[in-house]
Amino acid sequence: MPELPEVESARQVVEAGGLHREIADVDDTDTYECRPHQPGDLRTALVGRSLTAAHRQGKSMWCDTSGDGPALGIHLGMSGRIVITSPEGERVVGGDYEGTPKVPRVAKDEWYRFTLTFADGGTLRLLDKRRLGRVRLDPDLSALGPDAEHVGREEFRERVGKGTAPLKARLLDQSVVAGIGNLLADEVLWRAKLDPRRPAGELRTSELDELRRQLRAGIRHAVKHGGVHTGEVIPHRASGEHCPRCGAPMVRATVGGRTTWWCSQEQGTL
DNA sequence: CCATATGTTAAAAG
DNA sequence: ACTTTTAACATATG
Repeated sequence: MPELPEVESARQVVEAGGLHREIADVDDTDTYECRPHQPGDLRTALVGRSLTAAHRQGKSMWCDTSGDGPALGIHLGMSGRIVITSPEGERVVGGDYEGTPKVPRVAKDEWYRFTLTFADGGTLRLLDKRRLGRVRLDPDLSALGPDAEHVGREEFRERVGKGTAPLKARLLDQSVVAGIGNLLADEVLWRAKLDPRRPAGELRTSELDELRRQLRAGIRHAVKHGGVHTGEVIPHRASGEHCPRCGAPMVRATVGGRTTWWCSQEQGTL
């Protein structure tokens, strides 16, 4: 689930409750989640330090550490959430799946893939049911494009409006613009009334500007209301559903390698 | 058993 | 050489 809005939520949770607490122990024994590190690598690097700041670019987040230590990179993958507990055991969850009824309220212990135990007795854990998330030291973010929430108009035009790949594939490419996932892409394309299948390079400048406008609006809405699931068209990504604006049938196909839904009338310009 | 899933990326194809 | 597409990754669920 985690796309830019959820990762921002997770980042805020870490910023509010995970900083300046001494790290007393680290469980980095999940060798897939912590790839390519070996068990003990993260523990050795982090014990005795504390997190001092939480950053995000696109769907990647990382924390600075005290004493000039390495950055702690966290990627939530397809199902990651951050769970922080206070010394008294109170839980705060970041990047939660608002509106997804399938996620059980109580997680199984084995879904916790990485744990920082603080000297005060609390913890910061990565809860990742599908195990495609990642924790690593000094993550390489050089391949990421500018953050989707802050990319400028000129840069957006140049990066998104080129190539023969479908517009949606272009939006999902994290090296073009970072932070857009499958649901947010559908939401934003619907808001901008653009056909996801159109070759990105064929868009007019006015269409790219409107797309960026709706991208920012869609992100703001999702951050404010609790995740990409709160988007207007998201509940209508299902067979038999209709466009909440015009009532025309929603249609489905694979675009950019991902299941894609769009309004057959307003976005059917191909 | 089959299909699907909010992400990334290496490999293959063009 | 560069861009685009596909498959694989690990796991859960309907």
